Amino acid sequence: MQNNLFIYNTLSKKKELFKPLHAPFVGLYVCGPTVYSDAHLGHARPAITFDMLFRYLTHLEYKVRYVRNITDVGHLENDSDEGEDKIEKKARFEHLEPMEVVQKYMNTFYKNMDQLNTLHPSIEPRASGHIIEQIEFIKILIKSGYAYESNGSVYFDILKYNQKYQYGKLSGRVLDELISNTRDIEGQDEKRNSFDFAVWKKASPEHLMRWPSPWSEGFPGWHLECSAMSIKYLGEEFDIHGGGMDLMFPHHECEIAQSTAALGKETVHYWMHNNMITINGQKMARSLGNFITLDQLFIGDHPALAQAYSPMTIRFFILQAHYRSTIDFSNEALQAAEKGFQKLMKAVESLNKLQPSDHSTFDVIKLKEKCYAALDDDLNSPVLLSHLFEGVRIVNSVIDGSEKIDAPGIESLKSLFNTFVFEILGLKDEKSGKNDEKLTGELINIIINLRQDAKNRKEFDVSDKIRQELNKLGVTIKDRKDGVDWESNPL
RNA sequence: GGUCGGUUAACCGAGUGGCUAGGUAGCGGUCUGCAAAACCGUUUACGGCGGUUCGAAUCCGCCACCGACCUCCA
Repeated sequence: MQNNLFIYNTLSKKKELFKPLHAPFVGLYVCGPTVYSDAHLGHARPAITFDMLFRYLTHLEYKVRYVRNITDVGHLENDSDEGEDKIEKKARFEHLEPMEVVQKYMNTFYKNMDQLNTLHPSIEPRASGHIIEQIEFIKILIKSGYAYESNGSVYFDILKYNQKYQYGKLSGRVLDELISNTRDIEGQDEKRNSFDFAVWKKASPEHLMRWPSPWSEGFPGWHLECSAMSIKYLGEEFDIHGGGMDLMFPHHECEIAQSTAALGKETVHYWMHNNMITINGQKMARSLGNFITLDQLFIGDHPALAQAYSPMTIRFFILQAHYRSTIDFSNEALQAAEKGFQKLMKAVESLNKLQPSDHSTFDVIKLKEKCYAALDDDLNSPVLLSHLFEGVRIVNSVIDGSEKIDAPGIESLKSLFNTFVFEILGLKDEKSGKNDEKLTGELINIIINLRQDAKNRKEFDVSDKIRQELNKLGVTIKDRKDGVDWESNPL
């Protein structure tokens, strides 16, 4: 089991060679969504980024356990630790049980993720299903002196932690600066310090989601679930933890603090963070109200959308930028992605039409090596795509006659596209109705032959009309030097 | 205010101290009865000012602008 994969580790701020702890096994944990509303474009980014990582590691023959949580409790409106639970708030608004809210938006999240062709993680644990694990975790924290009870709630003692460890090392924060910058928020008398965070909250009388614990009827703090669940399923030390950059502070910082305090050692070896999707240069987020949901994108139902964009267009769009860069949403950019994606798919289709020569005028192996090199360089999908478009050019040039390829070359080119386009980048052809394809093809061939007869008789008005009518059905005629070709486009 | 990151041609978006990424759009050409597709070529790239260097868009400094985080957020 060898690899040459370099991953940018947020902790060291460097690209590091990926060395799994227990090859061939790899543990991957990614922060999933808080399910209180429809998934939006921003949610697609980590899903696709880490799906690509999951797929690539699997391709490298690692046995990957990919864990992605669903946050369905404990995520408060703000960090004063007095805010309302996001899910409860939605439940009141929609007159639903909190768990109905969770189920509803979890369902659409999964549906959208399927549409985007992301593979299901190996385990998708929910915070509400791991209350016992979280309570046990808190007990350890209290016992070791890193957490304290106050009026039925339990808080993590950051000053204590910072005496032995370094709080803020992931996000580059220094505790002294945090102290001076943290504003005072009302109702924090329970805490020793304003930046201490809750690991258990006593439920107020009107709070719906509550569980018994040694300290009070209440619920776990948001940051705790990821520590508890990642350790439960991946062990005290595991390879990769991923998530959005916006989670770096305080969420992942608190996670590190909890896990380190409880175990006395570093849990995560590689921290990976995807960047944000922006709209008009600003981060797309539910709290900013500038988001476009995935459902809206897929059907084109939003004032900012000039048209609908298919799931694979969205996937291609996201893969066209490196995961650590921001991508700005615009109709122009998405339309460009749509065209580019279709060009790629057409070339893949054309692979089956290639005629072998007795020699090749280019080196498929070299292209393949470049593709691997791109992925190995911190999952550089845009560079990988640029190499794949080199392959597209070759395919089209062979059809055009300006390049030659031999039979083994055709096979390795097919395998190359299959590996990188479908297996690793997780793209797929969106054309539907494969069943009727054969009949349709034969019918179209008959029509094309009739058109050819008309052309031979120079009855161009007839041949143009046939082409025009076929065009209306989405069938495009292409008169080539040596015969007629056609293709049908979706929609 | 603090910390961090960005500023690349019409748009999106990679990238390296010297060797035009790629996609989309536009323009010209090949092919074609015409068209489409494809192929070939092409268009004021590297925020500003200094510095290091034989050479910098790539390294350093200053400035400008934008953004992220410092509240919840993928």
